[in-house]
Amino acid sequence: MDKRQLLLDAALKLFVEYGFHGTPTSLIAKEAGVANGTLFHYFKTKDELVVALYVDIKSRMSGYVFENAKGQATFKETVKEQYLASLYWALDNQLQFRFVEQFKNSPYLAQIAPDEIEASIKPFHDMLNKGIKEKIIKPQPVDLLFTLISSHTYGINQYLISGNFPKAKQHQVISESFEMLWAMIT
Amino acid sequence: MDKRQLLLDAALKLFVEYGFHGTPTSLIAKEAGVANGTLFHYFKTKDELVVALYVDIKSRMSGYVFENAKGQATFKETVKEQYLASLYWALDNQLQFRFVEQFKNSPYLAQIAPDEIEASIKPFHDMLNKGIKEKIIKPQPVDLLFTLISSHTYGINQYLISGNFPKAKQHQVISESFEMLWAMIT
DNA sequence: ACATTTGTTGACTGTTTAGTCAGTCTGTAT
DNA sequence: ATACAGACTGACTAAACAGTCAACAAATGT
Repeated sequence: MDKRQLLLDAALKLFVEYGFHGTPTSLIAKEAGVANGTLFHYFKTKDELVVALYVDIKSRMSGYVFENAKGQATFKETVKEQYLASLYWALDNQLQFRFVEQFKNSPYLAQIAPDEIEASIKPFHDMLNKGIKEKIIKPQPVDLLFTLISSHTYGINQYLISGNFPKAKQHQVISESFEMLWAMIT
Repeated sequence: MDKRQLLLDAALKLFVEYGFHGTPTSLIAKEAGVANGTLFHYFKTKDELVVALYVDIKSRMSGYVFENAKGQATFKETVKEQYLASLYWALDNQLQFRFVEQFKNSPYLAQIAPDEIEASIKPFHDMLNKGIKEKIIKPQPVDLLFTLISSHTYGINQYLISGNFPKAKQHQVISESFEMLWAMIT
């Protein structure tokens, strides 16, 4: 068992339940089943743990999305597969999703370097630019389009979580909402 | 000077900068220019202050939106005015907006009674239902539509804040994005 | 004038917290 | 076998914290 991972898992669960500052490091260590000091062996400070958890989750998520969305025939299919992959990932990783949203709306976000953020969204920007050049997507600024797609995805996920639908219904909502999104940006 | 309001103002500023738990009550009192104990005269606990601030901001915001959006001729104009009012309010009250987002994504949200949340969104639900009945809006579940509109609004606001555009450009983005939103839901 | 409530103060307290540290354990290389 | 490094421990500490309280001030009612 990798104790670093145990600590990250425990921190994720507790942060979502109690918030960053509402969760003592001692509780994280206890939940992970390791000694107090072990936490500070892997993470110099509590802040470092919070940021490391964010970075870790982000990389897993984009890994998943790109893994599932590569090799589509048409442009629309590529966009759709990325959209679907994002939502299925969020549904299967609700703790992670909620942590990321909490993090993004907290002062911690300032600890992520702007160019790191930029790098993580660059692939999407490039894809959208391609769509604009091919006259498939509305000629709007790419970061506007990206923001709209992101918040649309976020909204649908909120809806799916709060509604607690069966798998088939979830799939239907996701499919239909993609068509609504597509209608908006093309 | 109303010291309760001074405390709310100070808390808002500091919560956005340092987060809820990252802001000591002593600092809030100092920023407000009142004694430590005065904070606990108006708010029994720190949690109560956080929740009171949220309720206060929410009521100001919906007051503003409804004040500005009443008495429109057509259904589309009513929806549009509400959309515009929300965005202009958010632009003029960025601290409040950021606080609300931080609150909504934090465990504090659980302290707001579900029926209170429901009551606050009821007017919007009713309006959307009307639009569906009149066959103007897509026959989707109202809470799905509401979530989509909310997150769209959130996204546009994020874009406007990060871009730091002149007033004229802001207006243009808001107008154009409403048409995109309208295209999506009709 | 007096009484009573309501607002205000800041020193104080008991508890909680992030982070330290001296030392133990475990694996690996020589 | 021995040496060494890195993982790991949990008791400990110094600081920070939310909330209390006894005393005082201002306003309000009678």
